[in-house]
Amino acid sequence: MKLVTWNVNSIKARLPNVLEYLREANPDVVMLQELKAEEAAFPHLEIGDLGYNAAVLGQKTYNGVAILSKFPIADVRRDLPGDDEDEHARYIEAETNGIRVASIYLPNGNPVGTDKFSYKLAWMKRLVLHARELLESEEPFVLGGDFNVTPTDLDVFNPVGNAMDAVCRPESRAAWRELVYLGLTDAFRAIHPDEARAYSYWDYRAGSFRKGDGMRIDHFLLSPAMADRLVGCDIDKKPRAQEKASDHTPVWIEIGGGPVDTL
DNA sequence: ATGCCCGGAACGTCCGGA
Repeated sequence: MKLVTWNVNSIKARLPNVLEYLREANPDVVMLQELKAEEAAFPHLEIGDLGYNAAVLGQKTYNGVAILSKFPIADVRRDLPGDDEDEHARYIEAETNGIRVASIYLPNGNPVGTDKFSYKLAWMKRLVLHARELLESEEPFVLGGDFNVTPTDLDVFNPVGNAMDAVCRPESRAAWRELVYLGLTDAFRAIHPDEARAYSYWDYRAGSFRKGDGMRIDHFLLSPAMADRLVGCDIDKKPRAQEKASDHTPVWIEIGGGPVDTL
């Protein structure tokens, strides 16, 4: 089965691009981020017509995440545990086709040194705690989304120039490693250990996409059972080259097999 | 050293993005 994560930067502005991509790539499960819309404005009809069920957590103007699936969606949770005061629509999780999947829009955190950066780090700590719970449940799971972290300098076009960016800060990368060291697999790096200039985001400004100056901040993290089933992962740059593109492009994984009967 | 480009809300121009 094929799973995709894509920060669409407004589902309303991007609907034609999203529908075209779903038709062409035909993924089974899709994690969307930055809907920038309340659920009432989510295009349930158009996306349903393509054969997808949808679980949505919307918010006016900012954030917003969704899970689309060609399989039934069950057991939806619409918050990351650990802070009852947090109103941002950044986390949705559900079960589909025997897998627990989460669509994650991790806080950007800029500028560094403000409460936005501490919010990011606190959010990452909550994610580590929740991932630990998921691991203890032994249910196979996939965390997909815009993590707003470049795991290493290999994942950013200009590490020196971006050293003060919250997506490159050592504190952000340390929190990312804390997550990975729980026993999760960065799907892209498992398949492409040394590939340079492989990015999922390019700034709209300064001709960044034309120059290939981007960052890899959209990721799939896999539980051990899912990592065993990983057969492919890549970044699909085509949607970023379109008119009226999002500044992010889809990342996909291919998962082989199904639940294995060990008896 | 700063802004470049977008989308949203709104109709000024700012905020957020990364």
